[in-house]
Amino acid sequence: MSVSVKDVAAAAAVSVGTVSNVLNRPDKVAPATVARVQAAIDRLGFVRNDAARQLRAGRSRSIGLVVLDSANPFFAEVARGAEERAAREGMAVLLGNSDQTPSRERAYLELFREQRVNGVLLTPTDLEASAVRRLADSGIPLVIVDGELPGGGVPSVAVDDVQGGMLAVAHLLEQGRRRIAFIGGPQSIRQVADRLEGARRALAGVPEATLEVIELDALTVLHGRDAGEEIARRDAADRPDAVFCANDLLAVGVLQGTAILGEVRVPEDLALIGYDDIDFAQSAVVPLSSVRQPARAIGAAAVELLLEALESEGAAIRHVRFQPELVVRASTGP
Amino acid sequence: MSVSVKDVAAAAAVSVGTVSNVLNRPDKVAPATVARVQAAIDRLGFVRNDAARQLRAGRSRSIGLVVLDSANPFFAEVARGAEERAAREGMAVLLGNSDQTPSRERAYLELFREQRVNGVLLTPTDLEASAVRRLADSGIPLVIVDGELPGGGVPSVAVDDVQGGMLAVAHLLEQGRRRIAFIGGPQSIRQVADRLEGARRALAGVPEATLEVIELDALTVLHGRDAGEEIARRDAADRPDAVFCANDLLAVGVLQGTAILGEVRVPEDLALIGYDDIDFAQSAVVPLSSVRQPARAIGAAAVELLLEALESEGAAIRHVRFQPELVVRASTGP
DNA sequence: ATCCAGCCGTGAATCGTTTCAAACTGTAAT
DNA sequence: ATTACAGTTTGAAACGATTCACGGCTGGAT
Repeated sequence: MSVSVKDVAAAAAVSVGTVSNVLNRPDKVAPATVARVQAAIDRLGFVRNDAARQLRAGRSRSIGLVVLDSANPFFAEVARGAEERAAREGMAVLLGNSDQTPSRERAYLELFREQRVNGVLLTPTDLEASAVRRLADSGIPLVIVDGELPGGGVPSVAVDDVQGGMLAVAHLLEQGRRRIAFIGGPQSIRQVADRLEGARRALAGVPEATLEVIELDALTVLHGRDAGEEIARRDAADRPDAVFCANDLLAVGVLQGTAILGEVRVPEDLALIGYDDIDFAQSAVVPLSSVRQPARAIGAAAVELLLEALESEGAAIRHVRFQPELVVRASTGP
Repeated sequence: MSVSVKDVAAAAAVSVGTVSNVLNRPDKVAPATVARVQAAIDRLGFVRNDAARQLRAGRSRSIGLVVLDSANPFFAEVARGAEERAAREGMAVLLGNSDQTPSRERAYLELFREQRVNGVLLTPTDLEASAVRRLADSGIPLVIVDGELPGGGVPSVAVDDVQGGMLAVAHLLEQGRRRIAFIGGPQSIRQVADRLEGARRALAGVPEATLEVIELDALTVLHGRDAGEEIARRDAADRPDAVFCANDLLAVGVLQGTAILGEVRVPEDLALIGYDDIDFAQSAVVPLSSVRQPARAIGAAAVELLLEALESEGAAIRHVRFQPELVVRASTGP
């Protein structure tokens, strides 16, 4: 059916061993022979069978990536960063979505193990789960993405969400705001909990400031819009003068929710800041202040850590921690 | 190192052939034996080596997907749809981004061939390229995504962009608009060209209506914003009364560009319609009318066609063509 | 009793590559 | 002439699963 090394060997009048050497260690083969074999390869259209290579050599050329939802702009960028970095090593990325469901996560991890991926990048659905730890111990290199396994032992790349929350609220306080509201999704999501914790810490130094926590079920534009409308309907006296949203989608929603009633102006009556700095933030009607996370760099770094782990078996476990960055735009402007 | 069928066979006191049968045709094995082997598998933590399976059996369990840019919301959704459908078959998706660069496209296709993927889903950078045709002839099943290879012969899933363009402009005309502008990226992108063609056709029946074409270099929010500002700066007499954008990102940009000067109101002075109906469209400040493309369904259908092609070698080549759907919101509202 | 038909299970051959010890070649040193 | 040696090339073993022709066994029909 398809052309194999054997065919190439015959065509070039050498042994299969030599063809393999041309493929993998051309410097060990006489230049004239390399040329002859190369010519045969081109002529026959030979394509190396990675399955056989993998079987014999042990190594594979793909890595698995499991995220919560690749359609979310943040994770889409993370995936993009991972893909780019992997491509530079000639590796491919297998993409899986867990949708926050442990069973789907498990299914993907199993599939990836069968495929003998070089390693797995995982945004775990549940960091406490011993399943993750077991996976890490099972021999397949693992890197935690956008999180950190309590107790260490597994390389990870994360952004300091507590710090990010502090940045956001400190900025609001600096603008003279004192009645702060935090709008966020289920607190079971670590990212949300950490950002709230950061907000609390920023407030610690300003006794006269207050924090209202508005908890939602999900981090979507529509949820944000509802929250925004609710705020806009309040008496001016009950209204916060600043809102920190757990992500940009929520913030965009709040922007719309308040705009609908038309009474609350951003930023005059209500300062608004989001999180992630997704592409759209800078292009919102009122350009949105936000806390930037280097999504692409996160993906690239995760691959980097994986490569390190592969390179030097049993070396020191590294944790990459990015610092979030405050991006000030009109929505909190003076 | 790792547990193989041989180990399982020994542990369960059967032959390797039987273990393989348990794995692949459990109905051909006595129930008691199945149970015994299954127990051994669980106890030893055996994970099937897909490379070996693939080598011997020929089939693989992954499919390749090459899109222009997976960070673009439309393609992110397409990828998501493909991933979901593939997962149901126990297959994994290898994700590649060509960034509209033929050389990157080629590199991925080569990598995927080496990996012996089951097939490739491709959004080609250049539909004319004979490279695509050669690929299709090279034995590896191919499905064109969001496009159609002129001359047929390759299964494809597409959306009728001409029809979509017609829908959009017909709607604008129906609203009484007569001075239409089309804003779009490089015409070399087939999707853009087709949508413009659709606009032209819709106008054919209304002699007194005019069409202005504003060509941009890319389909981004920022490009759209520039175009919007330019329009807003014009004298009212030179201004179009409706704009059809080649995608939603552009439309969002136009919305902002016109808002900045504050003189042109949407939809009163300017009706605005986009394309793709990305998630954000319904949540824009002025909710955006758009032409919906079923992105997820497109991805799923592509996998479907690939499965068909694998199933019935040499059967009829199918083309799935989705109909675009007009979504009317406030930006073109009465 | 004998035969036959189903079931089950066996084990060697096979897929296409990599790897490695051994063979070969030609040149330099003794 | 012999030995040493480095540079090349060879060929067979190995990786771990699937496949398939074949043999053993069981139980019912003749």
